[in-house]
Amino acid sequence: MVTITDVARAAQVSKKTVSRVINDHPDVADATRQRVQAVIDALGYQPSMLARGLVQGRSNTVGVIIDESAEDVFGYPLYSENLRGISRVLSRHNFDMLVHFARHETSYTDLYYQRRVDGLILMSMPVDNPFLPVVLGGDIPYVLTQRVSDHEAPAHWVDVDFESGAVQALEHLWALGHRQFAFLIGPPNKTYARLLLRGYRQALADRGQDIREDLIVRSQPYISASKTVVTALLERPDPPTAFACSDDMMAIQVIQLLQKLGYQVPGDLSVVGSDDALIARLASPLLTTIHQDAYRKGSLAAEMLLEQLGKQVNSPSSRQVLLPTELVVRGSTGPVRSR
Amino acid sequence: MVTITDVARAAQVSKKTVSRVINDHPDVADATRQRVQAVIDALGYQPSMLARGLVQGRSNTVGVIIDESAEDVFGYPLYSENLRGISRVLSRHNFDMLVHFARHETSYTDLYYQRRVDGLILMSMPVDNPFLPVVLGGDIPYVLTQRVSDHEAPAHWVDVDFESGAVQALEHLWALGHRQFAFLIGPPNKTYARLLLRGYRQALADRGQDIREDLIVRSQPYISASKTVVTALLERPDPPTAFACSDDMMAIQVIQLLQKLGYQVPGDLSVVGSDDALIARLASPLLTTIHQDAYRKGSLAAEMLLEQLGKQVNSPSSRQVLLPTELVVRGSTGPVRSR
DNA sequence: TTGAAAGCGCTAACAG
DNA sequence: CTGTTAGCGCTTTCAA
Repeated sequence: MVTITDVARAAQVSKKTVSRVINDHPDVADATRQRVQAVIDALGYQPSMLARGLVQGRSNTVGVIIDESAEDVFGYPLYSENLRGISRVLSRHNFDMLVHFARHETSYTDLYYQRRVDGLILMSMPVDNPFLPVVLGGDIPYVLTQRVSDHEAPAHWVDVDFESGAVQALEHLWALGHRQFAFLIGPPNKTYARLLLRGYRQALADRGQDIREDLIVRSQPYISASKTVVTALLERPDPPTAFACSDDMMAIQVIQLLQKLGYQVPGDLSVVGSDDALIARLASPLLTTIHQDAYRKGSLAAEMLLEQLGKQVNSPSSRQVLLPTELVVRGSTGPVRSR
Repeated sequence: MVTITDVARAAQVSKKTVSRVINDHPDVADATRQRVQAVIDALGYQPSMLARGLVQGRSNTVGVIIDESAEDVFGYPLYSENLRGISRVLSRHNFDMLVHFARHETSYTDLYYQRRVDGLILMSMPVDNPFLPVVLGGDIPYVLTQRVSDHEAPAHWVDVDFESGAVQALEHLWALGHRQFAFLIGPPNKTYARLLLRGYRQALADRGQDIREDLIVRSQPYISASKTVVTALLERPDPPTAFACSDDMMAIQVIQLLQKLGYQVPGDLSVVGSDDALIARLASPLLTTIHQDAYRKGSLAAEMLLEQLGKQVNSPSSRQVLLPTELVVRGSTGPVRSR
């Protein structure tokens, strides 16, 4: 492996001069620069980031931690989009990312202390992760891709405005004449599920209506309520005319269930999802859903982290960013059916 | 940041002795070891992999390259599973992974020369990637997660036996009485699509039947043929009674299309997918599909790479591994409908 | 069983 | 504009 010393010797200059050339330092005579560059090209020299990192005390590397307890979630396209967003921004700034799947019980600060990553992006970290306080209270640069409780010290995070998305979805359904709603919602310990439900609840309250607790059905992410449960919902007095689901997979399953039960979607019943995953644009009918920009969430997280590291980034600085959501109206919602 | 020097000073020993302790070197007196360890714990010392990597000439890091031209593919759950498999094995051996999204035109050998990763895992690298020969012909340890042409020098890869999966699927359909098959297949430049089709073609040939070229429909991954095309297929003389799709997303779209056209699946028509993604287990009807173990593919790739790096791994060594596929029979295939 | 010295490949500080 | 010296934090000789 060719080193800076090799280049210096071959170009008849000092190592420092070579260093200046590869770092685009201005104080180098053009002639020298060209000579050195020629040698660099000829020898195929590539500077070692390892050595550079050691002496500079930073590695130009960011650690991305994905909590393994989000394993059930990980098959989902949004994660990959987050990663792509992060990666794109980082590579623009000559950073690389060390991706780490963390078990709940292992400290992810090791990446910082051992690998000397310059900062951490914590993806989908559960709020009760035991090592979270260490990061939030320490001096490790970090960004969370999920908000943490408002009561804590102001943390760095990007998140998606699920509540607003839910409000938009309900407004849409309301305008279509729907008044009875069923909610198929992920488990309460998932923040997004809580927030969506809160949004729906608020939007209903604004219209003078209480959410009907008997029409809220909890299930695991991506797995909708069973046929039995859905049937039971529809047999209640004042049955729901619209189903709001906390992700697109659930929504699509519900649609299929309803179709199998002989209902038309959106003719008889309406369904909205959340996320706007690829599948929402492929299902039949096309899914009306709450769009979130997962790529942007990732790229923004990276930008926020780079800014903490003193880099100049495009977006204005802020400790906490709530990305907007937008209801995408497609084919799974329609006017309430007159009886 | 506390260094080995701090520990040495505090423990009244030389740096080398501390080094021996953290590397579990045998030649240390128990008393010394304990004293040093106590200091390490007290100070919270973590050795810098950067410094260690510099002196040892290896970084205990693996580069994982995901070709960006596979962008359309990346929303798909299998990728994430590959990554999880890689990560799990690596961390067991104290390796970390540097994940890099490579554009087609940028050389991914930079990771090796600049970041000094010890080896590369190339995910979904197109066979015509211009830098592939550099890796295959060079002395960089690597593993591909996709086979390359048999005519090349023997390369290191793990792949999935799509052909065998297709054969199994066709056998299953044949046994159910199906004789006319439509194939909704990804683009020809995708290896998996080629191999699936080859398997189907072979299985048909073994039964004395030629594949009907007019029943082969090409489309992009995850996007099935349109309603018009599917309708046209069904209006051909001797229409297909079964649809074989090259991924689960396509299969599910086709099922929905068929249902919308008034057909029962599997009552009137059968559909098989490929991959066994999460969605296959959630769709309605549950999808009969060709299962592949994406997690295993990742973990095996990591093991193969570590072995090249001289590590002791579980699996026996081999340059090329073809992981088995298995047809999972669920609800989307049934006996051909008697007319 | 332990330590001193040297050096991995690079850059920072300071001269010249 | 260029070079010298020193040193980042660790491991590797080689001696003691």
